[in-house]
Formats: sequence, C-alpha cells, structure tokens
Amino acid sequence: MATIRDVAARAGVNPSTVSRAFSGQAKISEQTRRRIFVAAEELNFHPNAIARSLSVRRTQTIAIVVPHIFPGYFEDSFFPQVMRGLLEVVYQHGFRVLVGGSNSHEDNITQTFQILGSQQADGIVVLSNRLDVDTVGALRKQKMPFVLVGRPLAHYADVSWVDVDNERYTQMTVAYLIQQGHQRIAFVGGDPEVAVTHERLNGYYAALDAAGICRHPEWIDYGYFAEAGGYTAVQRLGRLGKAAPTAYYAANDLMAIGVMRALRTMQIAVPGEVSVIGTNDAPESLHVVPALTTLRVPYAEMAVLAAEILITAITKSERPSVQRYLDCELLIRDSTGPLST
Amino acid sequence: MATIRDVAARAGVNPSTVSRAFSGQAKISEQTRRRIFVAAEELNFHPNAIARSLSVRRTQTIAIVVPHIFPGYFEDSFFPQVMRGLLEVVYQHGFRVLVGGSNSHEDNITQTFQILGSQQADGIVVLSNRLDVDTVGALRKQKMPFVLVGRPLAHYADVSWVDVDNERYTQMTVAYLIQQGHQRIAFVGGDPEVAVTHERLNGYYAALDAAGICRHPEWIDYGYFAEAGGYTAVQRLGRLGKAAPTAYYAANDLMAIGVMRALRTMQIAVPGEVSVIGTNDAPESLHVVPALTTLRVPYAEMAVLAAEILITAITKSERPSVQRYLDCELLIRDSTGPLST
DNA sequence: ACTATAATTGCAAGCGGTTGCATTGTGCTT
DNA sequence: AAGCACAATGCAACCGCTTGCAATTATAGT
Repeated sequence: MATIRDVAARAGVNPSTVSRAFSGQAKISEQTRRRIFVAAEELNFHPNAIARSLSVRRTQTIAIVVPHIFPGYFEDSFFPQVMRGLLEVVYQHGFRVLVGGSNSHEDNITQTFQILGSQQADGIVVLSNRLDVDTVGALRKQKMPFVLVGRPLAHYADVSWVDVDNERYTQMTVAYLIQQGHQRIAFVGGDPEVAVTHERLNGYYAALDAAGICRHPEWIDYGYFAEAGGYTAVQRLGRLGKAAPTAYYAANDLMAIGVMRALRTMQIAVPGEVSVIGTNDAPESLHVVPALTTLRVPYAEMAVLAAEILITAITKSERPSVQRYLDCELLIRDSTGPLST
Repeated sequence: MATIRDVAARAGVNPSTVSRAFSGQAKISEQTRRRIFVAAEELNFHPNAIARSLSVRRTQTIAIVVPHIFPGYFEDSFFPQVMRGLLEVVYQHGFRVLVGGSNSHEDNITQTFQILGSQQADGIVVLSNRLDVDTVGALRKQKMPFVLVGRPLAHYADVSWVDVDNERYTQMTVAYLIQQGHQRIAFVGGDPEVAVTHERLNGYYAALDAAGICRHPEWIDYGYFAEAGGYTAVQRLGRLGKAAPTAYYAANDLMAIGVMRALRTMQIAVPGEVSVIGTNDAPESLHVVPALTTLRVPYAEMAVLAAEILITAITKSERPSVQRYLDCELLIRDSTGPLST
C-alpha cells in the first residue's frame, strides 16, 4: 500500500505537496501536479481515508443503527424507505452511511453510543422512538450532531427531529371511517412499548371522543407490526358477533393485510361488510385486492430531511435545531366504504 | 474529547497502559486498571475508533455499495433482504456495515473502488452483477477481500461469490409450467443488461427446448424489475389473441404482480385462464390474491454467507475463495394451475 | 537476604495524512 | 539593480491509539 510519502519520494517533492495536490484545494504548479499524479498512478496510490479522517476529524459518514426489535422488521417498508432517503442525500454530498445492527433495544442504545463515542461518524440518525428521556439527555451531552426520526416524548428545544403528527393524522383517519358511518372501529396498534403506538392510540381516541362514540377497550389490540398480528386481532374481535367492529385501523400495512386475510377466511367482504385502513403506503398495499386504503407516512422524505439536517450541521458546523412535522396523506383506495346497513 | 493521554495523566500512568487497559488483552494489575477506569469515567473518555483503525489497520467494517440503478429498487425485497443478512452476521462479530449509494453503474464502480482504495473497510460485498471482466480483474489486484453476490460471467478460480443457479432454477420453474400443460409461456425479464437476466432467459429456453416447444421471440419482454413493466408486458402480449401466452414467468415478484394486475383489468382469471409465476418470494407475493407462486431466491442467506466469508477472511486473514450456489425453492401457491382446455 | 524470573509499566516510534508557518523562487516595479 | 509581493514548496508538529522492546518492579527460589 503506497503512502503519500512514497509518492512524494518518487515525484521528488515533499509529502505535504502530494497531500495538497490530492486535496485539490491548494495551488500547485501544473508541472509538479502532473509529476505527482504520474508517480501516484505508477504506485497505484490511493489516499487513505482513515488517516485523513484522523487528521481532519471528519469521516464523511453518517451513522444509523437499525434495531431488529421485531421479527419482520425487514419485511416492513419502513427500513428500506429510510435507507433510500438517507442514501439519496448522502450520495449527493459524498458521504457514506454506517449501519450498525442490533437485536434489542439495549443493544441499540449501546451501539448508538459506541458509534457516538468512538467518533466513527460525523453525525447519527436515531431511529428508536423508544428512547427514554435519559438517552436523549445523554445524546445531547455529546458534541456529535444527531437527529431523531420520530420526536422524543419530552420536549427539548435543542434537539432536532423529524416526524409526522401521528396523533393528528390517526385522528383524521379514524374520523374518515366515522364519517363513512362506522361506529365500532378497531385499533390494531404496533408494539405498545413504542412511542408512536401511544400517539396513534390517542388520535384514535380523539376521533371517537369528537364523534361522541364510547371508547371500548375490546376494540384495542396490538399486532406488533406483524402480518400475523393483524390476523389474530380479527380472530379475536370477530368473535364479538354483532358487537364486532365494522372497521379496522391498523398501524401499518402489514397488519392491515393480515386483517384482510383474516376477514377473507371468515368470508367477510371488504369493504362491503367491513372496512380496513392501513398505515405507511407500503408497496404491497397497492397490490393487494382490494387495494388498501392507507395513511401514507413519508418515511423516505423524513430520512431525506434528517440527512440534510445532519449534513448541514456537519459541513457548516452550525447546529440549528430543526423540529419538523411532515404531512401525511390519506390514500383512499378500495378497502374502505360506507357502513352497510 | 478526552484522549488516552488525558486519562493517562489523570491516572498517573503512561498512555500505553491506558491503551492496554482498554484493549482488555494485556495484563494490567487490577489496581491500575481500576484507577484508569475511574479516570476514564470522570473524563467521559471513549477510545477513538478512527485512531485505532489507523494504527491497527482494521476498521471492523464491511462495505457495500447500493446501486439505485432502477427506480423502485427499494420497493423490491432484494435490498432489504441483503441488508438483513449482512446486519445479522456483522452484528455478531462486532462489525459494522458501510453503505455507499450511487445512481448509475459507473458511480457504483467508482464508489466501490473509492472504498476499496481508501481503506475505509476491511472487506466489501459487491452487488452489481453487471460488473464486467475488467472490473473483477481490477478488484482482484487490490488486497482487500471482496465477495460477489451473483457470480461473475467469467470464471476466476480465486474470487469468492455466492449465488443461486439462476439458469437451472428458472428452467425448473418453466418446466413446472410446461408440466401443467402450458405451451405458450411468456418470459418477463428484468433489465436485459444485467447478467441474471441472461441466465434466466437461458433457463427459460432450456425448458422450452427440453419440451420441444418452439422459441417464440414475441413471448420475451423486459420489465426492468418494475411493477409497471409486468403490466405493460401483458398489455402487449394480451393483444396476440389466441396466440397469447397462457402462462407468465416473471423475474421478480413485483413484475409478476404487475402481470396479475393487467390480467385482472382484462378480466382474465388467474389461475383459471392464465398462470403467473414470480421470483424472490417478496413479502407481498404472499398477500396478493391469488397468492403468487414464486421461485424463492434466498437473498438473505446469500448475504449471510457473503458476510461470513468476508469476516473469516478478515479475522483469520486467510483468504480461501468460496464459490457457492445456494438452493432456490419453488413455492407453489395459487397463481398457477393446469392449462384450461 | 540476594539473585533469578516473571509480571507490569514506560518509552518512543510508528499508522498515513494535514496544515500553519518558514523558505525559496519568480516576476514586477521603480 | 535593489526591493517587494506573491506563488509554490518544504518543514515539522500534530490527529489519537498501538506495540515491540526496555526498564522497573514484584514474586519466588535457595
């Protein structure tokens, strides 16, 4: 592995000159530049990014740690969408993304801090929305820029996040169902330990309350974001007979698809007898029959924004905190309809 | 940012001792170890991974560069599956994954070599199966271990790859269709520039030839792995009237789903009138109605193997070349059936 | 108590670039 | 021809951690 000194020796110049030639910034006479480049070429020299990082204290890398906190995590469209947004931005700025894997919430936090502490990245996007107060507090103490995808529960004026207003949009979604005449509406949430689940549940309640519909604990179920979770929710709720829900709101499309599958096996027509709404606008939501009405959450855009915030903070080394809600969109397709009488 | 020297000063020892204390390898008296750790704690010291990497010439990172060579790349299950496999292995060995993004085949190669040359990773998994001979040749010259996901066209005894025998399994899949009585079978390929597309086409031809069915150029179409590609293929082929295919083989599930959507709009029953087979066993293949018969390609397992090969090469610094075909599985579900007479 | 040997710890030279400052070289001005 | 500004290089000290080897204990053997 040729170093900058080897090249310098061969080109008969000082290492610093080689460094300057490669940085492209400094002014180097055309002649020596050429000499250096041929020497580099002959030696098959490539600047060592690690050494450079150590010297300039910049890695041109942003990190993300991915929790496989539930099986099927990679079946969902969340991760690929976030990755897509990140890569898109990162690519344009000559950055890379460093991905850490983990299996549990704890490992997730551990890895996050390991990356933070060890300076392997210039910034980090933090996914886990289960982060408790202390973690965010700890994150703030480090000087490494970070942005949360999913806002923290407590309010911090100085932490950046991007999110959607889950409560508001869930309320809107459920209100749509109510407007279609539905009264008995099931809520199939994800993991109850996750912040977003609470926010959605609150939105759901808000919609019921606004319409003067009594909350009914039996209508609440948690499918942990898995297709099977949606399926079993229907199995349980279907037994309620004439008290069974006539509409289902599911916190992701996978569960909504599970709901539809269960209804199909029970010979219940969608949307004829029961309406179903999912969340996220996963690719399959469009391919399923009937096409799933879904609340589109712009995860890729959130990731884009997160990456942009981070890269701005890094390159301009200014650190304005950005807290931003993006808009969701209710995509009304074929799995919902008016209550049949 | 506290350094090892700060800790050393505070603990009253030499920096090298601190280094040893943190490495865990060397023998340090319990007493000084404790002193060092409290000092480190007080200073909120975390070893700098970059500096360590520079010194030990190891980054504990494997790289992958993701081409967005076609729109919808992130809609397909290929990328998330590969990522899942990678993260799983990588996590267990304390490695991370460095992801580069790119937009074109050229950028992809550029980034790959940039990462290779700049020593930002200890190994790299190379996805693009369009890599031509020269590129693989160039890869071999570097000393950085790499493994291809998807075997190269030319034979190299010393390059590692993992793949499935696309030709053989496509032949098997098409043979299944023939066995069901189909004769007019359409082939909806991905990007014709991609190696795997040729392999599959060959398998398709092999199956026809073996059954003595004439090859028919009109039956061949390329959908570039997009749902819409499958849809338009049917639009074109459906016009053939009684010469229209009675079965479709699509090179991924997205296109197969597009095929089914087109057939649905044309009121053609699946599998009653026409059979459809996809490839990959994407999550949605199971959720679509009728459930898609598909050739499962074990991408996650391929990635696992690739990561393992890489990490072994890195940690044992032995570099046996592993070339391995994994098995596919034809999952017969509800989108295929016997030819209706 | 006094070596011989083993266990700890210190020293210093890296790992491969970067960069502020000093030095040399070139072209102009007067 | 001397003086000066400015462009192009060279010098050397980092960035923060590792590690072979030397020096300094601590432990053991007699």
